[in-house]
Amino acid sequence: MEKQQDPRVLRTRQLIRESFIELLQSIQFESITIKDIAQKATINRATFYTHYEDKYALLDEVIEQAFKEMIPEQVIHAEALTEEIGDQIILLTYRYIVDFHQTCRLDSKSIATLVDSQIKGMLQKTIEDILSKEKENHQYIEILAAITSSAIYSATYQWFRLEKNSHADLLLDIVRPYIMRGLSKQL
Amino acid sequence: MEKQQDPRVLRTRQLIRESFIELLQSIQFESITIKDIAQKATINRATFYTHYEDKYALLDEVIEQAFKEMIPEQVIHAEALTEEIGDQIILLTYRYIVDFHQTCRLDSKSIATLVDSQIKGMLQKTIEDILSKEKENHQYIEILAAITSSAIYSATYQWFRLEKNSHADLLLDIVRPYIMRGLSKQL
DNA sequence: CAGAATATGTTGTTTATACAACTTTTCACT
DNA sequence: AGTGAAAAGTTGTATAAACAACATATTCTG
Repeated sequence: MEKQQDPRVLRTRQLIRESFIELLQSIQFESITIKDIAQKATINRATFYTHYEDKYALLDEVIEQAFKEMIPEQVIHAEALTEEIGDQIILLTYRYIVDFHQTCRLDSKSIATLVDSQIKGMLQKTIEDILSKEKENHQYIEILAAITSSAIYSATYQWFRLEKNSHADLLLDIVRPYIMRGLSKQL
Repeated sequence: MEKQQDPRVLRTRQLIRESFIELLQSIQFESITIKDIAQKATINRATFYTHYEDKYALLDEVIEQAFKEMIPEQVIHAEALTEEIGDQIILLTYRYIVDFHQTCRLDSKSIATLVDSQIKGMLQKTIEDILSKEKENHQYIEILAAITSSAIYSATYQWFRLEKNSHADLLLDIVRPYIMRGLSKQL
């Protein structure tokens, strides 16, 4: 699973990611150049290209890493999608969106769309993992996970856009029953 | 004067110095191993030896760099050792000693001795540079610089050991007339 | 005191990065 | 539209760093 790597590679990639994240705090994504990143990371510009195809690939990795680090242990090891686990996933999504928009200057909607779809993908993967432990029947799990994750994400994103300041309890009360009912065997 | 370097070298040396300084905050110098430094700097232990002969050489460089960065511009460009410049040098010495003992855990006296002699050397060099701009006669400058620098250092160090908390104004009032009279042509 | 463990240095080889010197792409501008 | 400047990529070569393997030295411990 874990591939051991040359420490130089790990360090260089880490430097690139850190520099990129720092740049994102003050410069819009579209305005960041590879030269900027390379300079800040004290690496040669050509070296950047041995690690990332372009800055979009770098953004992908940064988003993915940040999201993965925010997933609570309980969710990772969850054996079933209980109400509690559901709540945690919803809150995770909410915290991620808030964090992301707090620390990054996203300009064009195209970038926001990239980020969106990636988070949705990770959510889906997370939920799929849990459901496949819970359910014997593997047939519809992908579909259930897709529905559930997009439901959670879209609701949370709306919540973020409309009511930035309010507590998330109400969000939970809206989304939780929605997805729990959807996943229940009754339907 | 300034030699341009491979950025990898600069970065590695920087990493080593930073790691070493951080380690010094919590671990006594004698207890720090090359392995510790290499690990913290995320470099290979063998790489350490391509840059520094041992940890004493590293300590030397760190001390020298820190001291140089603390020298005020006015002192660097001083054309004569006036009372004002003298005061600045005394205060510089005091600040350096305080800083150094605040951030580093020095254990054995042998280390303190190393540090002492190096600071004295740098002080001497600084004063010699100023005096050689001021005086036509170059004959005794080295000796005057040696006397003056060691006077300043020893007085300041005593002051630091005995009256850590008190303001340095009194120190100035003691040392300034001492060295100014010593350097005056009257004697 | 012996010997086990740990730290210090050293060396030959492999590999990642630096760099210069390109070509191609993008984009501002009058 | 067309030109010049800046950015994006690419490639060959030189070198710093990684690493393993080794020898020696130091420190710890029963």
